[in-house]
Amino acid sequence: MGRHSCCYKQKLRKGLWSPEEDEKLLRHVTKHGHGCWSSVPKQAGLERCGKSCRLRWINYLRPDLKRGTFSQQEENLIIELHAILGNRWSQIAAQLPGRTDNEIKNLWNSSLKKKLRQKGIDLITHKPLSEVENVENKIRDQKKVPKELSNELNLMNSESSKSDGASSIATKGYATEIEGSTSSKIMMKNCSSKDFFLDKFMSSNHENYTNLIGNYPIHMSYASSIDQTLPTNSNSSHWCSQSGKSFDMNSEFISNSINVMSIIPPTTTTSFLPTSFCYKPSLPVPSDDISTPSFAANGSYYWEAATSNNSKSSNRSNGSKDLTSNNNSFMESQVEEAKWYEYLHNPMLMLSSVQNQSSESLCSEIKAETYLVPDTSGAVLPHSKQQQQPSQSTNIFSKDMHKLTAAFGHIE
DNA sequence: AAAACTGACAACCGCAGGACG
DNA sequence: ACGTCCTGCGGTTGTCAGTTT
Repeated sequence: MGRHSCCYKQKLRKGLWSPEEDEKLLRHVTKHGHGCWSSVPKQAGLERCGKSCRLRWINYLRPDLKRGTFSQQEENLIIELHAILGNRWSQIAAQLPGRTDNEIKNLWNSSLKKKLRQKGIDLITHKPLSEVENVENKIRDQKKVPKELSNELNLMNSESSKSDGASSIATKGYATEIEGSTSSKIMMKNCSSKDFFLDKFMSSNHENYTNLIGNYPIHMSYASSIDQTLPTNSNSSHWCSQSGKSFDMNSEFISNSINVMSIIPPTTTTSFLPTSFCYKPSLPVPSDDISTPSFAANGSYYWEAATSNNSKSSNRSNGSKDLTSNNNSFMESQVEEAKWYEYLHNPMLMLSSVQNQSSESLCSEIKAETYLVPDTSGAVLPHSKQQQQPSQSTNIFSKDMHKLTAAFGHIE
């Protein structure tokens, strides 16, 4: 591994962290907070660069981290989230309290990818590979698509075939230039359908979204047990079935005091142009859309907002507000929703909009961010590699605490 | 027993974007 | 508008322990 330029200049240490370094960093951050990371190493007496310290803290020393292997529920959730969010590891991690983006990324790359491949699931669309091919063929056959766009699609497809995983989805449409007839160039930033949808969803419904996540049950219908239920050559009806198992809310998630997160319904995971979704109050949207590929499931989805008044959720986002306390916001979001429904279900409209540059503002709307207030369990983690078994997180925490206490003594 | 392989994890790199002067 | 600093993110690679040959 190379060395940070800053590390090189200052001949700073790199590589694995020693327990002593961990102790220094832990003590410093616990006592003073990190403030400006670049100043942390000096203040903490470490020969590391601030970036390295930050990473170590975030990925290992942070007290709210949950250690141990991922439960089946967590894995399934990651798969579902990945289908929606792609390689947006930080956003996925935000839905899994106590897990870091690095952890999740590693899990995906080392384990989940293989599982999906073995099941014949496309890593980009999370649909059976056979269907992906069909859809791509359909897209190619779209004679109505303008020549310029057609070229772009071809380009995208070739790009897609090169890369592995959903990152290619995220890449599709990014910074794609369309040469208009007027020679003006329109930057389609973040305008792949998927990102288009995501950005819209995350931003226009941000307030509601942040309230929903973590507290409200959701109809999770697919891949609730991907290992057990999915045949290798599962067809679309199986994969996208609405009648799938519901998420087990009495799972280890709950017992571990983790906010079970809800997320976009499964059809959104299976289509570039997601079908409708709603949040409470229910906003059913017609499902007989004309553009959604045949594998898209019928029916609408409803975000069932619980009445739970969880302070964590209200703290999750700076701007989060109670669902019932902002009728204007809600009405606006409904209008927006209808508007987006049109967009999302009519690619040509979307294209037209892009060409009119009217969607540029939409595309460039705020990037989705969700904030999770860590579960302040107070657990702190030891340096040694973990060798924990599943469903032992409680023990893990107490063991870690013991180890830490033994290693570092009392931490203020 | 030792080399080769594998999986999981940790850490680094480079880039993007925001804040600030 | 520009440059600098800082932070965050995703991709990539190094390390290590366990397993297989």
